[in-house]
Amino acid sequence: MTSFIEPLAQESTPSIVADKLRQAIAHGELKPGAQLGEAELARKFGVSRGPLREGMQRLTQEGLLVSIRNRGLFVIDMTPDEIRDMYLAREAIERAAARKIVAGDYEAAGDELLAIVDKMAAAEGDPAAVGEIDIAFHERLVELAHSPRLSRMHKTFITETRMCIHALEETYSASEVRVGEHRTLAQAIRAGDHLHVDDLLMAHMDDAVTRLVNR
Amino acid sequence: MTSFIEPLAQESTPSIVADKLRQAIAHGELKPGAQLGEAELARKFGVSRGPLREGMQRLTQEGLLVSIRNRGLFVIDMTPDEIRDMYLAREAIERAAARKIVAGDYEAAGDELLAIVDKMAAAEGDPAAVGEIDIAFHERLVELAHSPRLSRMHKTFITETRMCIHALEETYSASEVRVGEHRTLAQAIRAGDHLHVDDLLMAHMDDAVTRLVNR
DNA sequence: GGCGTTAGTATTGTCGACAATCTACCTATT
DNA sequence: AATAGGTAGATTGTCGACAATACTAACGCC
Repeated sequence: MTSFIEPLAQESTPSIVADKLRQAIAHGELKPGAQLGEAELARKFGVSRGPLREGMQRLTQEGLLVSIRNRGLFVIDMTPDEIRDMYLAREAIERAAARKIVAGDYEAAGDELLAIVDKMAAAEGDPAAVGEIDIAFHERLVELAHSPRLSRMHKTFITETRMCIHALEETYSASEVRVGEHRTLAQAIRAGDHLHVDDLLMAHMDDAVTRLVNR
Repeated sequence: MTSFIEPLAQESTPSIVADKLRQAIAHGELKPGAQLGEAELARKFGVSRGPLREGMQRLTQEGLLVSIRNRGLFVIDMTPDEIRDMYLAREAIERAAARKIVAGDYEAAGDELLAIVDKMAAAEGDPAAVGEIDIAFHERLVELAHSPRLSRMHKTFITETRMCIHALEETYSASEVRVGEHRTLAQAIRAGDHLHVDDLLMAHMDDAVTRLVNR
């Protein structure tokens, strides 16, 4: 059991705003290219424009929003080049995460990831569910590396990934292939086979990019 | 010659504030653990607290500042664990950058980097200068990959790197070794030898970490 | 003497209002 | 008819003031 007595970290309002906005962008409530009207958003969140703007600045720093002076903030739209760059960055982070996992307790980590793959296999037939579990797999992969920096950066790219999926209404072709790819990857981690993990990850990312870009 | 007529991108005030703060942190004007008093900083920058706070939120998102509710924002202090994590992230980014460079025009990139190494060799004897050129080398390495995301993330870690150097007053032992390491790396890039580049980069980062942590 | 309580002070968090700027539309002129 | 100029509306950028919260220190109580 975990202790109930722990530092009670109250999140700041800008941080909450940033999270909510990130979710809205991820799930397509704020579409690529859309402008974020301050007055309207402030009303919807029930805060004044000050804290709202502070939250939006965070997403600007993350690269999820772009600022045009005296015009406002807009959701980035993911051109093919942007998608390629995003996956380049994701690959960099996940490779580093995998490398650190393999240098540590890779067996426990592998087991956890295999459990997620099982859930993915069970959800086969429901493309949306498979997609969610796919993302959960990669999120967990990075978390298991216990690196604050890798995790923080990865969160941004996961948002962008979700954005792409929603924007393109990606038809998850051949979900059995996807389940297989993830299982192989998890098994390689379970076995601590660093080089294999690395190759699989890179191939996996390449697949994803081509799937999204040549849709 | 480059055209003079180009979209004149006026930076927003929060963005300028963020840059200035980043520099202040990098160069030790704001020391690790120090609190950023809003009223005082706003006065010094000549802006009101609103834009200042927005700029500070950006650095919070970057992880350079930590927020404690109702207490303020503080500069992170780099524990040995933090340093290790930072170099893990830097390594992830620079490896990805190098990989992309080698997949492109690695000869031009290698030449550019070798030129920087020459400058470093010329500055030998002046540890501070060598340190600056060292950082410039890595900055350019990432820029040459032409990846907006890698560059953006790397900027944060360069700031943290500078922070460490200033905090620890690092005595750059054996600068001829450092020049050599960078030259070998640049030559490997010039030759397009991906595997060698990868190995050299990882070794280089490991060296840096142990140098900083076991000071 | 140690602990809990209570002002006092300083700092942050939040808000509403004003100023600056841009877009869109309309008008007048060539 | 097309372009320059001007005006109105809306939105962002900025500021100053107020409210809420946490630290400091002095005081009283057990």
